[in-house]
Amino acid sequence: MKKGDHLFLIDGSGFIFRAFHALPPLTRKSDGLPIGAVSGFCNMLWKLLTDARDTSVGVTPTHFAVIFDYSSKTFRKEIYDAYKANRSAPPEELVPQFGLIRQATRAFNLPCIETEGFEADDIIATYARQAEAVGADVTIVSSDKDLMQLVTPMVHMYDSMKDKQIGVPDVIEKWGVSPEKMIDLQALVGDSVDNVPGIPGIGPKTAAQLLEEFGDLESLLARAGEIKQVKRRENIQAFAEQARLSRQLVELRTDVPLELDLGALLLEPQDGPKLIGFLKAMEFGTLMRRVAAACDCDANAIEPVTIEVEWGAEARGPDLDAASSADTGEAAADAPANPAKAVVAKSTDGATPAELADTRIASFANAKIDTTSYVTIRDIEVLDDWIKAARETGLVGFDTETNSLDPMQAELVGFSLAIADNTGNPSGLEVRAAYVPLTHKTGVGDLLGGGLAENQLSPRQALDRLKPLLEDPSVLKVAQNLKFDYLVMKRHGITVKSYDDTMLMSYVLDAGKTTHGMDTLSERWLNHKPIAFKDVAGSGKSGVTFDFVDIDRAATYAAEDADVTLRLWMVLKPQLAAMGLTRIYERLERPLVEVLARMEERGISIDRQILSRLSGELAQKAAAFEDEIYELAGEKFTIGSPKQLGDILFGKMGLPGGSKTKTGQWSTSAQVLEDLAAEGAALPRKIVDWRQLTKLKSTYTDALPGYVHPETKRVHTSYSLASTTTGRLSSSEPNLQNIPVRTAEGRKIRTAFIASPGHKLLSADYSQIELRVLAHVADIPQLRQAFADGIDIHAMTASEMFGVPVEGMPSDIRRRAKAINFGIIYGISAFGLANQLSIERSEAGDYIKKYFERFPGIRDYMDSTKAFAREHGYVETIFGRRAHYPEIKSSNPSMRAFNERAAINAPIQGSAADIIRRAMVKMEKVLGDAGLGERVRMLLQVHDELIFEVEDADVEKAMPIIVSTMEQAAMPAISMKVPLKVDARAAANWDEAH
DNA sequence: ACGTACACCTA
DNA sequence: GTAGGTGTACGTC
Repeated sequence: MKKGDHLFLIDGSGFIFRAFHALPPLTRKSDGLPIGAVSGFCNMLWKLLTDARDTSVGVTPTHFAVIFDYSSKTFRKEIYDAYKANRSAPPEELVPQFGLIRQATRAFNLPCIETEGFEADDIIATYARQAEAVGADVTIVSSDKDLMQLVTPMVHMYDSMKDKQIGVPDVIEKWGVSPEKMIDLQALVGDSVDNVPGIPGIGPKTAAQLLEEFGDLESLLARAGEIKQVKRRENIQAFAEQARLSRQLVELRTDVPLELDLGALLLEPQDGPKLIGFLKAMEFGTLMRRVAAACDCDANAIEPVTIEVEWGAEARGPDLDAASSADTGEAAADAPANPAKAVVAKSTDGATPAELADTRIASFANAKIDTTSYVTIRDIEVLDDWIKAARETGLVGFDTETNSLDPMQAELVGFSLAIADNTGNPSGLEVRAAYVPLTHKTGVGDLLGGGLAENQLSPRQALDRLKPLLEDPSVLKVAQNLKFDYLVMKRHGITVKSYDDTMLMSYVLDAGKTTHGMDTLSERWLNHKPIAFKDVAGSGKSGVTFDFVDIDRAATYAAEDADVTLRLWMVLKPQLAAMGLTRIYERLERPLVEVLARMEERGISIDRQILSRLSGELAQKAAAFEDEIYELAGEKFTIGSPKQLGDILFGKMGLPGGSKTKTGQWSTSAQVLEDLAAEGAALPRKIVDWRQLTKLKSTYTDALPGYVHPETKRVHTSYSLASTTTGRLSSSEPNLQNIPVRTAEGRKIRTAFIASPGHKLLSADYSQIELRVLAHVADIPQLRQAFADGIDIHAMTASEMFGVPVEGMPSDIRRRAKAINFGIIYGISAFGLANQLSIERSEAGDYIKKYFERFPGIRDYMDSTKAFAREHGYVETIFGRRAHYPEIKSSNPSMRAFNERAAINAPIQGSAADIIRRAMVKMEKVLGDAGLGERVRMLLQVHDELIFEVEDADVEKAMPIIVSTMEQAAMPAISMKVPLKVDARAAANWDEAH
C-alpha cells in the first residue's frame, strides 16, 4: 500500500446489529430463514465497490477488508470483568445471520478478518494507523462513536445508512472535542451499553467542557481540586481510578497482531459466478441481476450455492416460523380508506397536493421575514381598512396579547392581524401584519405609572369592529393554539367562527417528532427565530406583563406572531392534504377546540370546606407519623428528602438496599420500602404512609383551593390538545386527570368535587376500552367472543391460559391474567411483568410465552406493528391518526425497545383517545337536539371518562343519550368488531358518581 | 430563578 | 411494560 491508495475498513459486526434494527425485521427467505441484515450488508458492499463515487465518500477503494469481532473474550474482559456484562444475547433472528454475513464477504472475494482476544474496533484501529503511516487514505464504514477516536485528516468514517461522511469537524460538532480527545471524553462519560463506568454525573456536555478547560483526562484528575462545583469535584476525585480504568477500556489498541498485512487487502476483481451463486441462494434477485449485468454473466446458467446455516444453540429450526413471515407489515390494515390518499385531487394551480406542499415548504423556508414592515394601528379608519382586506381575501392570521397565560383570567391588551394579499399566488408570499394596542400602560412598575398609554384605540370601539370579522363564517381565522384566543375573545363577547389552528395542524402531521409551539414551528418551517417573549417582557423578578411593554416593541412582537402563524398555515395546510390527514384534523382536532374551550370555561365546583377539613386531618396524621419516624430513626431529618432518607435507612440503620436509581442513589421507592416492611423493619411502612398523606395534602387538598377562580368560584383546568404522542389530552393547572381514586383516603378528595345546587354530577366511563380496541385491531376470536358475551375479560384470559374454569376463579389467578392483559397493551416485556407481579423474570417470560400460544393473533399484531413502525417511522390509530417514533431504529437497545413498546401501545391508546374525542365532538349536538343543550353540561374528560353537570330533573333523560353517544362514537367511520360499553352514574359528588 | 431527580397521583 | 402532571429537595446559575 502506498500514498494515494484508499483503504476501506468495514465494521462487519457493527453493521450486523445496525442493519438488523434499521431494516424490516422479518425479511426472510422462502424457507423462513431471516436474512434482513445480510441483504442490507450485500447491498452496501456492492454500492461501495461499484458506486462509491456516488456516495459521500466520493472515491473508490483500492484496498478493502471486512472486520468482525471474534468472541466476547477479549483483553478488556481481562482488565474489567463487568465489561459488556449487561449485553443480552443477540435476537434469535440475528443468530444465523452472523455466519451468513461472513459467507457473503467471501462471496464478494473480500478478506474477512477477525482475531482472537480483540474486538473488531481494535483491528480496524491497527489497520487504520498502519495505512495512515504509509500515506494512504482510510474510510472506516461504521457510525460507532467508539471508532471516532481514530478520525484524522487522513482517516474518515462513513455512515452508510445515512450516506454521511464523518471527518474531524463532524466529530467536534457532535461531541464538542476533537477526535484525539474522544478517548478521554468516553472515559469520563462511560457507556451504559458496554458497561464502561465513567464518572457519575458527567455527561457528554460536561465532559467536553472539562476537557476544553483542563486539556486531557490526567490533567483534569490532577487538578480536580480547582473545580468549583462541589458535587462534580467530589465525584471526579472519588472516581478518578474508575475513569482511568474506563480510559483503558475505550482506548483502541493499534498493535493487534495481524495475519494479513496491508498489501494483502488489495481489492481483487469480483468473481461474478461465485457471487451470483451466493446471491441466488439467498434469493436477492434485484442485486443478483445487477451483479450479472455488471459482470456480463448469465445468471440463469449459474447454480445457487449451498448455504450453511449456523443457528445458535437454543435457536429453533428455520421451518417453524413460516406463519409469521407471510403477513408482516399489515398493521391497522382495516383503517378506513382515506379518499385523499387514493384520489389525487387537483388544486387550483394545477399541482397535486404533494406538489403544492413541496412548493410551499420550499418557498417559505427561503422567504425572509421583515419585522420592520409591521404596522401599529392607532386609528379606527386604518383598522377598518385591514378588516376590509381580510374580508376580501377571506383569510386572516389572528393573535391576541393579554396580561396572563391563563385564558380565564387574562385581560386583552391588544391583538394582531396578518393578511396574505395575493392568495392566488401559490407561494402566497405576500404577508403583511399589524398590531392593534388597546390597553398598554405607562411607567413600567413605577409608582407614578399605571395610567393608560396614549394613542390607543378604545377596546370597546376596536372590538365592535373586530367582532363581525371574527364571527363571519366566510372568513377563515388562523391562529396558533386558538383555544386560548377563543376563550379570551369569548369572555369579551365574541365567538370565533371558521378557524384553523396551526398548532393542531402540526400535531396531526408530526405528533411524536417535535413539540408544536410557534417558535419551534417557525424555526422548522420558516427558518425564522421569532422574537422571544422574555426579550420583550423580561422574565422572573424583572419580568412584566404584556400591558407594561412599550407599544413599539410590543407591536413588533405581536405582529410577528400573526405573520408567522399565517405563514405556517400556508406551509402546513397543503401538507395535511398531501399526507391524507385532513380528515383527522377536521374531525378529531379542530372541532375539539371549542368543545374544550367551553368545558374549561364552565369549570367545576369544589367544596373548599371539605378540602380544608381534609387538609387538617392529613396534617394531624402526618405529624403523628413524623414523631414516630424520628423516634425510630433516632434523629430528626427531612423525611421528604430521598437522599437523607436513604442515609438513614441504608447507612445508619444498615438495612439492605434494594435497587439503585439511575444516579446511583439507593432507591427509596414505595416498592423498596414495602419489601423492607415485609422483612420486618418498622420504619419503611411509616414512611410509605407518611408519603401518601403528605402527597394528598400538598398536591390536592392544599393546592386545589388555590385554583378556585375569584369570580366564577369554580376550578377551570386547562386541557392541552397537542402535548401527547398518542392523541390523548392532558390537563394542567390543575391537573384534574389524576385526582386520587385508588385508596379510600384518596377518594375523600373526590367528594369535594360537587355539583351545583339542583344538579348532579354524571360520570360515564368506557369499560375496558383499550382491550376492546385490541380485540378489534388484532381480531382475536376469543376476545371478540368474550366481549360480545359480556364475560369478565380477565377471568376469560386466566381460564384460557391456566385452564381454570371462569366460575369460582381464584382471585390471584385472575389478578395475574389482568396484569398480563395490561402488559400486552403496554408492549409487554418479561422485565415489566415480573416487576408488576413481583415474580421472577423467567416465570414472567413463561406467562408471556403461554399467552402468545393461546392468542397467536396478538403476537402477530405486535410483530406487524413493530415492523410497520420500523419501516415508516410511525404507527396509526384505527382512524388514521399518526404517532411518530423517530428513535425506533436507535442503536441503543434499551432506547429501541422502549420505542417499540410505545409504538405497540400507541394504536391502542390512540384509537381509544380518538373514540372519546369523537364522542365529545358529537355530544353537544346530540344533547342540543334532545333539548338538553343548556341543562347538561360536559365539564371534564379523564381519558376514558366524561363528567357532566346535569340538572336534577334531566338526569334520567340525559344518561341514556350520553351512554349511547359514547358507545356509538366510532361509527360510522369504523364499525367495531366488539361492542363498546359505557357505565354511567349520577350523584352529588364525583366520588359517588364514579 | 430555573432545571433535574425522585417520588407518586391518574387512565 | 404505555400515556401524562405536580410537589419537594437540591443543585447550579
